[in-house]
Amino acid sequence: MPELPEVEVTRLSFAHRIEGAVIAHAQMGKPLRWPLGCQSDVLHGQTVNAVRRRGKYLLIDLSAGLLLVHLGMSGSISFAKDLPSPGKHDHFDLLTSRGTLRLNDPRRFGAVVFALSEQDMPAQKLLGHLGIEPLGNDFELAEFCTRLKLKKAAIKQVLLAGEVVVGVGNIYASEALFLAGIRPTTAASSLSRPRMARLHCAIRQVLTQAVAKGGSTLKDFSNADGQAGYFQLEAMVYGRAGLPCKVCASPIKNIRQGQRSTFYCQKCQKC
DNA sequence: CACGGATCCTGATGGC
DNA sequence: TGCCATCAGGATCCGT
Repeated sequence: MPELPEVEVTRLSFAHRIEGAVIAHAQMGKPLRWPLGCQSDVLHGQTVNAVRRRGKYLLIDLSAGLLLVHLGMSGSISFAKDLPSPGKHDHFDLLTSRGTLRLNDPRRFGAVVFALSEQDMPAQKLLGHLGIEPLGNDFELAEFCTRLKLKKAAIKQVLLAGEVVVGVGNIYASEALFLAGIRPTTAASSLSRPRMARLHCAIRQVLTQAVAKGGSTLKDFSNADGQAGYFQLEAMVYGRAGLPCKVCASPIKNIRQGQRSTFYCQKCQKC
């Protein structure tokens, strides 16, 4: 999936164009991860007020409720006036006065869910446990450290879980840990304060850069205009198993943590 | 109750 | 060419 940067780039690419649009209706394809949770006539006539992001969720504010959109592992969104009729992997179309918002998601781990408000179910169920926004003002070092101290699992898995900080996925977790010089297997709670501070900084840095570059780390990512991601921001460690570290030339290691691959440099990331 | 593992689904890739 | 195994950006649920 798109990690936070790709979701944010997607949001930026269509938010301003869809705001103010009036919804005609929604068309569903194959079932996604969760059901929409409302009848199509609930959406009819509603106005799109804004498009926000929380973690990897897009929140589409409507005049009476909101849509929570998640891209899962393989989802992407397009928004255009004239889209061709839905293809094999187009599973949600929102037809509006300004154009059609379409979710294409081959693996269908993504979802579109309606809720009456952010405090209501099912929004609360999806958003309630989420950690701090890494690019917002609330991402303070003290709070980050306090939360890490409570987690005894490996730091890589703590980052992925999203209960401390949201938006860091499998690629950027490896990248941030490399930048911070931290071994992915180290227990989160055992990190010293200075190392937590380096990680705090690294997370912000890696995500900010990725957003600025257009979410370029993803192979097949494209924003809502259909512009492809272009691998501008090259990974330091992700996907580079066996290749020389760009800093010290020692071969990059690839291990598995919780069924996900992790990449690190054993020399640059000693503990 | 915090953690590890299985799980949802489709497509791409590589070995034989 | 086909067949099979493995892997892929996520996050929930279930058992220990």
